Amino acid sequence: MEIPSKFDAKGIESKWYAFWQENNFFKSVPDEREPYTIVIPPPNVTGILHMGHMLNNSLQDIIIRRARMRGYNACWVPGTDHASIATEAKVVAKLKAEGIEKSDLTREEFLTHAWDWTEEYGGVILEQLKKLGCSCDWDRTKFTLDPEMTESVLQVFVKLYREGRIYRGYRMVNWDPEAQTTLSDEEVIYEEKKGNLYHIAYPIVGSNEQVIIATTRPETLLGDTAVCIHPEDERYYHLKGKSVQVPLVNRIIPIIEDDYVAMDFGTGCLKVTPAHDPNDKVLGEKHKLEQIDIFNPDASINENGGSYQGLDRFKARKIIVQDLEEQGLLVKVETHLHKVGVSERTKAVIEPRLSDQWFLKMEELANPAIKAVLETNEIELLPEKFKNTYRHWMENIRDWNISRQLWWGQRIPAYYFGTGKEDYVVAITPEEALKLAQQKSGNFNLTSAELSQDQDVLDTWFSSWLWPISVFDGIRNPENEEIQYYYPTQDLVTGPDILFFWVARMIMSGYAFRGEKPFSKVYLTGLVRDKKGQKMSKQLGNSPDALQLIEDYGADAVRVGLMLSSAAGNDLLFDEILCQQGKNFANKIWNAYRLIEGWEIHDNLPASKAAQEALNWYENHFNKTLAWVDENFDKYRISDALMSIYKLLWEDFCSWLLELIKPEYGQPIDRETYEKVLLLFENNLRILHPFMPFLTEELWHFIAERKPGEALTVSSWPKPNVYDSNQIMDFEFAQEIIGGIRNFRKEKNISFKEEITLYVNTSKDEFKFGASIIKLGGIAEIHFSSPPKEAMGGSFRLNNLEFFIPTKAAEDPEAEKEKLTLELKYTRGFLASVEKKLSNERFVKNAPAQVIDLERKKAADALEKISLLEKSLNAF
RNA sequence: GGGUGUUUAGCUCAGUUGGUUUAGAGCGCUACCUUGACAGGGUAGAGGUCAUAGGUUCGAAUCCUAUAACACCCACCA
Repeated sequence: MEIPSKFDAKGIESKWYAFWQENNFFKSVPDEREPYTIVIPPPNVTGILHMGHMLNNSLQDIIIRRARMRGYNACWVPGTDHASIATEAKVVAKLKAEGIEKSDLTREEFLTHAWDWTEEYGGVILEQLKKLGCSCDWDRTKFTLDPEMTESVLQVFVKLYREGRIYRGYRMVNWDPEAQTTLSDEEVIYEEKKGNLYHIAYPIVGSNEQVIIATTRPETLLGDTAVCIHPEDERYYHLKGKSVQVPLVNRIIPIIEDDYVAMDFGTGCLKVTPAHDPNDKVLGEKHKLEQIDIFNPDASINENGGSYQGLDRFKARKIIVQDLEEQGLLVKVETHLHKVGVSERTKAVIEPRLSDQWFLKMEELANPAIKAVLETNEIELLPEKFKNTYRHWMENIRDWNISRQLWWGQRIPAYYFGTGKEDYVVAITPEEALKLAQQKSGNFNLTSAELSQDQDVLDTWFSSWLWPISVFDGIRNPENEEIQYYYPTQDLVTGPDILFFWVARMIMSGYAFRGEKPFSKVYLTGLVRDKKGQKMSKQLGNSPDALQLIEDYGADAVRVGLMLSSAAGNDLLFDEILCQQGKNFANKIWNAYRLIEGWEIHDNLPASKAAQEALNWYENHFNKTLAWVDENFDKYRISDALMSIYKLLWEDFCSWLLELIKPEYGQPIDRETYEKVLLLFENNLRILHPFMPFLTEELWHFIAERKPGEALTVSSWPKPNVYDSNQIMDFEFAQEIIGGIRNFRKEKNISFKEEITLYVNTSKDEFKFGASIIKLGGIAEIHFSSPPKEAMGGSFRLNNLEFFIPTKAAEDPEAEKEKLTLELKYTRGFLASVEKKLSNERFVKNAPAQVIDLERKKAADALEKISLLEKSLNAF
């Protein structure tokens, strides 16, 4: 069969993926083996694969494939997240494009649309993960809105409610006027924006005086219920106990005192709007102020805004500023740089707003999670630097607003039966709720029709925080075999952007509902940025199409490209050139196989000396590298592991081993060498497989006849044998000698085809890997002696050995002399620095013997080299 | 405003508890090499006063202090 000279990933990827699936290699059921479990960070159900997914799923696949090969019962659980707000926003936008407003639909109608959408696009991303090569157990695919997942969520809600951890409260929340829902604090991002600081005059009642107040949101004056000054602010002593009139609305409000006010900001005088500012709310409660809500849910002004009713908040701001100006109450406007909270999803400016919401008390839940990460190290964060961020967040944790004014999600299982504040019950089913409601109300004639369920749904993260448990049904059936076997899981691979949203909360839920950690290691990947350092995003249009990359370079190449420079926690500056590097690497390995495959094998041919030396060395070197690779894997230094495999294959295997065992053109190879090299090649494929599963599987089936159902993917990860370091060091020296010869050829313009003679001042026994040096140095003969006195030629020195190569033409003596002089100068300088150290009494007194011995050896070596150089120089 | 981290070759990064030659890798670059596995290749080479200034030490890229730039996280300064 003719093998093409270029490796083509197309065709083989789908072939092997199908093969793996047909043979259920990724399937996992509990058995007697030790489990190795990873749960996928569930991507949004309607999402499509982007660079971030590619990065963290490649990592997970590499880890799980290696675990599988090492004999663990590897289980990678896939799934998707319903992503409440993101998906709902997408569905709303889609409907809008079709001319349908969400407000025209009933909840049920809207949900039908949403489910249709989910059916259509849901799971697309999972198909894309298959293209990347992800070895998930697809039979386990979960969706956070699956009935059993939802039931788990409701059970948890009810449990926490009954424990008194979930409560309903009228609180200041982050309101997204566009999605018309609340957001958790973590869903609000603060952007630095240039705004205006408006200085507004508030007339003092019963006086001609005014107080000037600075605000960035003048429209909120409609809701002002006090003006606050610092009790020790001398400028305002005379105003204590007085009242002011709110401009435009003419409400009379008191001047209160509180040391919360910063005297040095603005005018040192603060307007208090308890309904629309979290701090003002605290002030308002402390001073028993009225709360006047001035906004509708879409952030237009409501009936409390008088003549401004119906205006959008920004329109209202403009008009109010105009009106103030007309009335002469606008003193000045300063530009002001400040942080404005916007919705992570809709980018709408967040409006603090008071409303009834559900909250989860976090402090007690956080305690075991703090301990596990910061004290006992039961859970490790990689890289460790995230511990600090984690600590800071956990120690300042606030109650979690878990209700969302959305429809897409788990509906809050609270049922109202009356108009009173406490006229509700919490239950998993409406039937149970009815019974409870009857008990609570004492009205046993209460019917289910009189019961109304809460309109809100739960925050998406309230379902995903259970993910490592709920995918194994560990909430509903805490004793089931699966959860007992697979939980706790091993690794979690995700981005640091959801450390608090998700990771911290999973840790809390793990301890709360299983009494145990959910995973042992958290590998936090960096953000994928473009080569200019900008974060890759759809908006910026700088994110390459992930699937197109796979199409262009092949999945293996893309995986390698991503892994090559992605240490844990470091941002990855992605450049397509990395994928090209991966593709070149695939091609290199492909061609290594072509070379081996093309040899004619002879049974009764002795192995060449060079081949024997090389195979012997490579075996040692392979084991050394494998030990290093394993060590890096254990430290989750995946890119380092890959780099050593990359060099092992490209340099050591291809450039050295194959070049050394390669027979002369057209000549056959002996069977022993052939079989050994094939075995070594196979071991290379094994350790490369987690990174490049498709290419290696293809080649693994080429290099030998395989039984049906055999695959590299389920073969074994090699175990490192002991290796002979001396052998490796000797070969490294041989490599240096070969490099010296090649360099010499280049300098003297001697063709690589032209054979040369080498003189070296050592004995044959001392000289290791001679056959290799002869072969790759293009040497006809080595003389273990000094060259004849009148020989013309040149020399180079390594480790105090002098290598002389005769040349036809005489060397330019001046050039040679200059070279030697330069080398001598350097060596003398080096010796001087070493001697300076050695003559320092305190060094000799304080440094460990080992270090001193080393310096002495350096000095001795340098001295020897100097005498060698001087001898050579004197010869001129 | 508070905190954390980064700053090493043109680019992206290693550098493990301070001590093997006056610092390494990959990519890129330069020169030469192509009917021989691979030009998606080979060989060799150039390239860094380890951000800056002090300090500790026999010895600092590595530890300490300050400064600067950048990144991220947290925070209610209207």
